[in-house]
Amino acid sequence: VTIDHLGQEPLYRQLAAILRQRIERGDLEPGQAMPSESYLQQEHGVSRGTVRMAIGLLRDEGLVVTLSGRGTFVARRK
Amino acid sequence: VTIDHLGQEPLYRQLAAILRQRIERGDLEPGQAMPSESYLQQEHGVSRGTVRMAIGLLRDEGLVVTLSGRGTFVARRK
DNA sequence: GAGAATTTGTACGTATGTATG
DNA sequence: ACATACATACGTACAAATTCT
Repeated sequence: VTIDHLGQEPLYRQLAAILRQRIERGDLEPGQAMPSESYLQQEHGVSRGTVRMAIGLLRDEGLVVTLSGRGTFVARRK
Repeated sequence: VTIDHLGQEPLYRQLAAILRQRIERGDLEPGQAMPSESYLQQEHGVSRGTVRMAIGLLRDEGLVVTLSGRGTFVARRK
């Protein structure tokens, strides 16, 4: 599950899809902290802005909750 | 040697250049503690993040070593 | 040893500028 | 015009490590 910088799908959507899968598959459990923005940035070789856009999508879907200065966490409800 | 907020050179690179000079000129001697991040922040009128980016460059160059909770020190060997 | 102060580490929020398609 | 993507730079907040009182 790697990001394709040359594909037609926007990077932030690709990254959102990857993270969505990790959550739905249970790799990331409810209440657990997501990898930080800077970690995801380095892990996937994208900018922090792109990471934030991806997380923004998940937040809009109610999959994650972000606390300023603390981190982003997998939502408990579904 | 002042930082130019309007120039084309990024602030953190300008600051890194200033600190690099101080080291190479001997104003800051090997083993000696660098000014703290908050000191540099106030001295040059930039944010702490910018200071940390500048120091990060010097660390990558092996010019300084940073110890958590202690400070950043001018590297002894080169 | 306890507690405060200092310093670095981590994390997110926001804004702006630039470049590309 | 707009969306995507990156880089830079500010800020806030708190944690962790160390030092000082």
